[in-house]
Amino acid sequence: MTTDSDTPWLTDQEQRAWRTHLDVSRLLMHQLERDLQPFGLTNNDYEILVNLSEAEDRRLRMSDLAASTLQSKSRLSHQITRMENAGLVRRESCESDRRGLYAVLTEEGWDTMRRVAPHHVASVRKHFIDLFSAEDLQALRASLTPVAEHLRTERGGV
Amino acid sequence: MTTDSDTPWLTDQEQRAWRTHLDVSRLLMHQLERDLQPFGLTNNDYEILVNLSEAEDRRLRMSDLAASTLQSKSRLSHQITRMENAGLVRRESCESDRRGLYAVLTEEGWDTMRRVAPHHVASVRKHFIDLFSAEDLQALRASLTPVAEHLRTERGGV
DNA sequence: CCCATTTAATTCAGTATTCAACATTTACGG
DNA sequence: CCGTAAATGTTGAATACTGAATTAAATGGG
Repeated sequence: MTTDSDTPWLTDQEQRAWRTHLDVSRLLMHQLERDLQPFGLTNNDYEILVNLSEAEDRRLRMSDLAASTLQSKSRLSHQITRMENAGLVRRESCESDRRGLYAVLTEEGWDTMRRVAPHHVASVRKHFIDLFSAEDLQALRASLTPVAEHLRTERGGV
Repeated sequence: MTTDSDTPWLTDQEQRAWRTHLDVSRLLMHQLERDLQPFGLTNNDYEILVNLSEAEDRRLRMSDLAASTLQSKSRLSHQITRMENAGLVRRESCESDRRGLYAVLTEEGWDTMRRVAPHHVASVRKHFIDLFSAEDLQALRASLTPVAEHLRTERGGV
């Protein structure tokens, strides 16, 4: 891991930044979850719907879907099973690689997506986006991007 | 909820900022969790330890602990039960209000905290804090603070 | 004082997540 | 080619989370 002995403790500024980030993450997820509840969807459901509806033919390989939603394969498998039971997606086998499966958006899944998306966007605006100035949002993205990159390499590479 | 019909979709900039924030949140939590694993702690465990060790007499009422860690009472109750079994905390009844309970840090909990904290701080630095310039970190905190406040009122008030 | 409310915390049942074990198919080195 | 290794997904058991119902104690208006 890291050499601990000479790692300086967080300053007051750093402490505050860190805790604020933590709080925002958690509160935000909770709020979005609450706003999706009336539509019978969870954040996870919604994210799957987004990814599939943006994909070629509204379908993705399980692995790719797991990667792009940052979940384990196991978790995704359970998740897709639930959504399959709910009629939002279905599994389809893959010609070129007989180990593989596609998760495919059903008509119902697509309709659900189109119906819910505007509300979700409104929710994201209300609780996040619209609370920043354009400049702040730009700055936020700029400073967060290297962090995301760092974490992605940390994750795969090592 | 919100009037949906006239909510503009997210622009490209907004979209990117939003997704980057999401990715950072998730990847970061995963990474911190991984870094805590060798010590047999989860993020949730660690957060409880932090809160208790900073508190008067290293103890907090269940309600207060739930509030400051932003969890439901139910979840906290389970969490404390687990940590009690692990010997990190214990429950103590409250004199002034016989409905109430304190969660109290044990010696072992305190020792664990002192042992693990440096590593955790190193982890937070490595994967978050040290990836920003001082100015960016300050800007981050400044722009995130109103969001946290908004979400907190949204949560309790309504 | 008494009863209806509110507050503190837990419990229970249903659901979701994790982690390891497994089956199957593909890739590749010799 | 063969056989071992790697990749794709699923499953099952253990663990954790959620939301509603429950117990118990405090509060407060009439």
